[in-house]
Amino acid sequence: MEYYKENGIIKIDGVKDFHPVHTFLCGQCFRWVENSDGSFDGIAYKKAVNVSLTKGTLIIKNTSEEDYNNIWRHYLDLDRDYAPLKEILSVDENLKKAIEYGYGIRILNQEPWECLVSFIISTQNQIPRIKKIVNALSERYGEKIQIEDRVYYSFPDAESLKGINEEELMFLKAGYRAGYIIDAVNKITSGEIDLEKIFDMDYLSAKKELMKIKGVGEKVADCVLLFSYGKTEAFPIDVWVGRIMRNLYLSENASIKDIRAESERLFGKNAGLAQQYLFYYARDNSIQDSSK
DNA sequence: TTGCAGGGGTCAA
DNA sequence: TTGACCCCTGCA
Repeated sequence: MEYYKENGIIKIDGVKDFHPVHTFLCGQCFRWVENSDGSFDGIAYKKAVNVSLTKGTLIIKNTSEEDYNNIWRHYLDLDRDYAPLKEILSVDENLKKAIEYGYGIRILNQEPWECLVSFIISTQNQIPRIKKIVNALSERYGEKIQIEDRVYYSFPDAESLKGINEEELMFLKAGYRAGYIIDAVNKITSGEIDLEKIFDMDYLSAKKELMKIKGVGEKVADCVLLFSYGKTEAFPIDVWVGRIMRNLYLSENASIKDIRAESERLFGKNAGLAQQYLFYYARDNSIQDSSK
């Protein structure tokens, strides 16, 4: 997609398959806030930008051409054509409906470290509280960044958290997850796990590597692989996706393993994108357990 | 007001 | 395979 610059603002005309509400509120990220004018402020890669969509034109404020090319273009996944993917994923009426509902979802390419910690925090937790904890961590250890008079904080890298202990994280009120965060800090800063190397690993090896960190099980690992590493075959199975998969394709007592097998069969390499459409659809429409 | 259930799972036995 | 788990929120 071609961009141009107008009054210091990056613009891209004719943007398809992107809607800020779908992309930023579909649960893949925790660092975007909606303003009263419908635009979104977001923080990533130690920068803060303002993103909005007007009449098919994507508008990115508070950035430079350089940052657009080096960061946001990739972060927002703008070089991927979603039309053929949607076509492939329209395997039945259910998927068609879910895709139609969340038509503007794009899978972001987030920083692995932030994504990892955020999803460690997400376990047995709800989104408003996850955001609160991520923000508190950023406020304490990150760097101040601004969009006009709106103040935000970058997510602290692993190095700047080196050596912290559970007591120091008490203020987060993250509960048992504090220990998991510390384990992640230790394994990354010691070099035991190299987050950059995971880019070059195949899906299963990458998953195994991430799961060496305490608090990282299959679901969290899949989220990080999908939302940071571009491993599109990752299919995070949480309660919502479990519910809707059982409702639509399996029986109510299907195991996680059954669901995984079915998702691979139905969606293959694009399972991750299917997961986002299904998750967003299921959550917004409060899909219940079929047993209830 | 107090009490309880449950939350985008994971760990350990 | 199963229960416990920190802490917060929503709801009787």
